[in-house]
Amino acid sequence: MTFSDLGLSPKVLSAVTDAGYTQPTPIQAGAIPHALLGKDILGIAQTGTGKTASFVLPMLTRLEKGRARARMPRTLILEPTRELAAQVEENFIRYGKNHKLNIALLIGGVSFDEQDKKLERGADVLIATPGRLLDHRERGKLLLNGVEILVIDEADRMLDMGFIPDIERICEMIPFTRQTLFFSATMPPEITKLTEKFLHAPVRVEVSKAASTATSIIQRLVKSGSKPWDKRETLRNLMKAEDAELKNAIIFCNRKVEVSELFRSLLKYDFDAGALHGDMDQRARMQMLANFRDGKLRYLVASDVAARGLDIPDVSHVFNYDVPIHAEDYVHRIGRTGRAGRSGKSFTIATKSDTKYIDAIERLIGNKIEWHDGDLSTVVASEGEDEAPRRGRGAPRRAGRKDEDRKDKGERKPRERHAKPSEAAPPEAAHDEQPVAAEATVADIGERRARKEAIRSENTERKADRNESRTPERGDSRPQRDTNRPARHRQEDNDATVGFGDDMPAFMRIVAKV
DNA sequence: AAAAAAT
Repeated sequence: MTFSDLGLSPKVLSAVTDAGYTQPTPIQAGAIPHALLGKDILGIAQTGTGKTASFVLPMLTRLEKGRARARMPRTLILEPTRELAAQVEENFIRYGKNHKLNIALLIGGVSFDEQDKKLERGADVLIATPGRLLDHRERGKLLLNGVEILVIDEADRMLDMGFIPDIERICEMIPFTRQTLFFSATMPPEITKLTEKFLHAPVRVEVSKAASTATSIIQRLVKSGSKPWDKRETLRNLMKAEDAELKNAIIFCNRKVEVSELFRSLLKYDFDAGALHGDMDQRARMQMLANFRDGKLRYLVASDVAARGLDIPDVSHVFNYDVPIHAEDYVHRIGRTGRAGRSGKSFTIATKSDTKYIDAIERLIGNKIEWHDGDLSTVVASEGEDEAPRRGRGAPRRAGRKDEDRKDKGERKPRERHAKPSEAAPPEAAHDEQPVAAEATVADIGERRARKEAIRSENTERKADRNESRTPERGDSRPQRDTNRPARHRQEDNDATVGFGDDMPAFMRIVAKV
């Protein structure tokens, strides 16, 4: 079976060939012919099975007839996360290079202006996360009654994220004469109900992930003390021990704060790391992901935003800094490695309080996970003797290392609870404690800082932008200058606070949060 | 004990 057997148009086929593909994956072979005939599809497939192309390619072929009208997109693809949406857009660009298609990506965290323009121009392909899509609609910028093809991707994940009511609302806005392509990795009852309501005589295409995948991942549990500094030390030792084999790695944490803390800590220890979680500025998220994909970053510290769906080929290692609370997340996380038949390694750092979660994971995967270096009964209680302190300046104090870590834990966290996220944990504070590092790393950190600065200023610009373009549309008759002034004031407050001058305390400055 | 998503 080759792609040319599936009934795709010559334009699509040539783009597929140029991308270097000749053989469709099972989900592609199963779904594409039916999708081309206009049938509804129920695709049960995980990521890494070629699912995205299984709807992108037939959609491109079908879009060759007809043209989009202003504010009336012809197709709509719903994705649970911003990164996934962006990834689907890349697919449309890659395989649609022989088409003249208007593609619009509607996701949160970025300005409305550009999205509005694309809608106005008429979008053939609209890719969106539910929140921003509904936002556009409520502002009257978007009519959904011209949608011919609707794709709901990663439905089970949308369920986990509480998007189902939004999805139902959106489905009801689209004429029932549409074609619906529906994808989910699992079929819990709520999802089945949804398919019964919104799919018409769907063709069911089910693909199990290649059995080799599970067995090609070497899984280990690693015992650790439970204090954050214990876990960080365990992780660092593990990373060093794996260094020779390790090409790149994703390090998963359960919480966003932990992602930030661990990221900063790894930078201090000269690891070439980036961070990714949902509270980060959207630009920074995209940038981190791109850098990791391009091999400019070797380690990516991430929340579960990166656990599913993201197409990051060739990850050699997955580290679970925390044992995931939900067993399925473990499967998704370690599934980031050992893809496409390659081998991968996963290490899960476990503390005494994690045993019940480990039990649940082992029950789910139907296997015991081996301990890397002895199980938890061999963990020594860890109050005093840590490694040598690594302070950049000042006399090394007794238990300096621990002190520094306490700071992470005891000082920053409470502040974050009370302060706005953007004010929490200014990078300056972390950088103050930088040990004297190798040149490359210092330069790297400088670059990062510069980028944060850029992100920050872009944000303020974008805010001002939005005020300018949106206010008149709301029918607000006040002169534009008035609406801009408060924004400008705020900006001045941030940059050069009256009364503090150059001595403004770091915590009062607004910085891009990582 | 979490994360994600509209502001």
